[in-house]
Amino acid sequence: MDIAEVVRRSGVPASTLRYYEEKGLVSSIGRHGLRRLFAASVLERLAIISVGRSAGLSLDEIAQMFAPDGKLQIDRKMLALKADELDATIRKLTSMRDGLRHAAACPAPSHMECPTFRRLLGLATTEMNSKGKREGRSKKHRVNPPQRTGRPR
Amino acid sequence: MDIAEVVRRSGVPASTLRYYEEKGLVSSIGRHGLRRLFAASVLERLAIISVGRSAGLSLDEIAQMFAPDGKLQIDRKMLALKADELDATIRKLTSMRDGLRHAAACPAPSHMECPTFRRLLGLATTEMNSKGKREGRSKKHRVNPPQRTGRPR
DNA sequence: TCTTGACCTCAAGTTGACTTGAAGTGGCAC
DNA sequence: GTGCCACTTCAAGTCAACTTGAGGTCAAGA
Repeated sequence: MDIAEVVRRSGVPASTLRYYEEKGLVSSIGRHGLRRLFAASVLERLAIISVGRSAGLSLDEIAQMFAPDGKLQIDRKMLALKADELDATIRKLTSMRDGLRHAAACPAPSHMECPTFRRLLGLATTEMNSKGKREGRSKKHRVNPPQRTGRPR
Repeated sequence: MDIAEVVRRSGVPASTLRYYEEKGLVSSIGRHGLRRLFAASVLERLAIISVGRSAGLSLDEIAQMFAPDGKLQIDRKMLALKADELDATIRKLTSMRDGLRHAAACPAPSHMECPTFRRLLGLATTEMNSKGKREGRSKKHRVNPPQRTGRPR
């Protein structure tokens, strides 16, 4: 497959494929002139990368899941750990969602007068303090990641 | 309160406070010499900012929640919308977590032979394709945000 | 043979939310 | 009065994961 076909079948942009190759996340099996040739298995690899990213792994972490021989070599402990992390995130987001939902429906004239909203603030403050003291920054979800990038025209 | 006290009581670093002031998210009520003086209400403000960040709002979005007079002016529709977004994220993370959890416990010798794991990959691929086609990049959670920053020593 | 245009490389740009360092100011304890 | 040190400003750095543009190569169709 040439790069255009991989793009077509995976939805991953060519620039990203080249970037992933440079990072060692995928590899081409040869060239046709200058042009990269990819094995069909690259699609599976891209799927794994996509899952990993969704689960919150960095590209470097994902790279570690591939044994030097190219085979998948995922530590089951690591998976369980990641699942636990996701669980914590889910719990947090859930209480956040419930708080927002309530605040949206709350009849209090101003949000500051709504006890549920104030409780939300309390939560944030608590977290702020326990976090700030000695643990340093903890892993956190980020919603709204940076969007379009690139050099200006 | 001087900046050190705000830091102590909120856990937010001084550099962040100055940055927030520059962005118009908080304001000092005056100076004592060069030094900023903050009203106690800045703590509440910081709590709101923290909640907003946790819910996935950008600093710019948070800034819009404050009316020009400094009062909180949150659109209830916006809150509901954000809650819905969180909901979608939660659903996705949940299926991700379940998949990881299964893969971690799965007795198949290699993950590629585990049907649940393969189903996970299928999900990712599907999403990849539907996303790539015409919608462009969609808002996505990001786990593992960039960590420590700053100029090197 | 010529043209086209898909592909290539490489350096540099982008995003958001901060942090860092250097260099300067000035309040206050002594 | 003087020294310390917390505070200030400002420009520039950091992070990850890409994207972009310029400038070049070359396979294949006309």
